[in-house]
Amino acid sequence: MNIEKWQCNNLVFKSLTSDEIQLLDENKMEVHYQPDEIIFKQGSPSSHVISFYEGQAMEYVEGGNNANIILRLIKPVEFISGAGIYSDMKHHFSLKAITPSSACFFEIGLIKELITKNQSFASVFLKTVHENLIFSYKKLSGLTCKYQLGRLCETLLYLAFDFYQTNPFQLTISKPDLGAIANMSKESVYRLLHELESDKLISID
Amino acid sequence: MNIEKWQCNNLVFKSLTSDEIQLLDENKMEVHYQPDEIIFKQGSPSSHVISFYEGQAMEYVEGGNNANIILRLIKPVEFISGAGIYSDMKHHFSLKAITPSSACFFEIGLIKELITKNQSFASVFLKTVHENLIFSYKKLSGLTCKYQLGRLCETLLYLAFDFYQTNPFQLTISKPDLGAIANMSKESVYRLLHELESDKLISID
DNA sequence: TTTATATATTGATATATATCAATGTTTAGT
DNA sequence: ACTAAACATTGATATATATCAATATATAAA
Repeated sequence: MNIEKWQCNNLVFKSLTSDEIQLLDENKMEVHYQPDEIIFKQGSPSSHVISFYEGQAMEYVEGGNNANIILRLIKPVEFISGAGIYSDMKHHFSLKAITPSSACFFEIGLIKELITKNQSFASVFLKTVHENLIFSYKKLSGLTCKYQLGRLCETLLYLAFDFYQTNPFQLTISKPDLGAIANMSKESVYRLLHELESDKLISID
Repeated sequence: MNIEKWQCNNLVFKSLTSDEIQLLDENKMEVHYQPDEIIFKQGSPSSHVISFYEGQAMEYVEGGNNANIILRLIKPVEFISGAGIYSDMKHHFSLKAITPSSACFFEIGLIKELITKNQSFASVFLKTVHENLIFSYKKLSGLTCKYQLGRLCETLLYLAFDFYQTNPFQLTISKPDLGAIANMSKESVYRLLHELESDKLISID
């Protein structure tokens, strides 16, 4: 595999020296996933961080009796570290492939060493963790303080401007998954999409 | 003020050398708050972190048209840094005093310097940020995947075992605030508390 | 003490939204 | 092409929960 692949265009890795990149490259584990295969499972031991460098995936929290909510969708290249890596060493969300995907695994010990040794890597790492925090606060207020129409529109805007970054976009997730992002039943998703289309606010092919 | 006050029993500050503590102490700004006064306001510039060392406060995210949800309650001594300190330098939640409270303000630049210079401080800082992340994921699934009775019970357990750390406890927040933690109307709080009392699951004085 | 104001309590009603059910439509396997 | 299975769509119904309203109680001010 081309060494460029797993670090391409990602700010976290850009902060590393070529020696450090080399070190990571020599100690990486490469894994390929089929759609719906789980990469991180909530509650399981968190021993590695990953560079998600190919495909699409979803990060979701499990709420019991199959009531999950999707935190965000992942596209290459994304550096993903579990939330438990500085405390209980467990995963606190699950990560699942949507399309055929690939990721490089790096030992947490190695990453923590880089954090202590490389100031700018530490800084970018801190930035991403804080951005995850900001994202989850936004999600929290969005899901609890808004009606479902607002939540669905927010989700469509997220897909167009953040995730797919094109408008119109080709949806790669199911309608039930749209519901899992906006916290509503799949039937509500159908109904509201139809409503938005009737009102000429969106068009669906 | 006794230098012990603002750092007492807090892991974050325990990781600092006495010189560093001294440095912070010499550069601190002490502020006292009356009940309901705002310490951090969501959206405002985030230039300082604080040691909340006296009183009680609440961290909440504003969801528009006065629909706030309370993230967590704060008691001494708590190190609180905004979520935007490594990106947009804004606050992403608000912090408000419940009882008469006091906090020490420290410049973010100074704190970031300590993070780069003191390895164990950096480590404890990373730990607290990650714990906030874990907390918000739990909150996210708790508020979206559970019925209100479950959410209220969860809240009561949080108050007894995490915040007040005594059972029974003396409630220092209003019933509407209980609703803002569990995401429900104050009327629902009254009704459900009454129900729990009728079922002899709790007793209220 | 009296009055006013905020808080607590409970019931009736309205509403957002899920669930259930029926049917239509596409996709995949034989 | 035919059948089966999965997915999509829409309507009817049920339910969780908010809102509104009325009253009661407690607290604070005059």
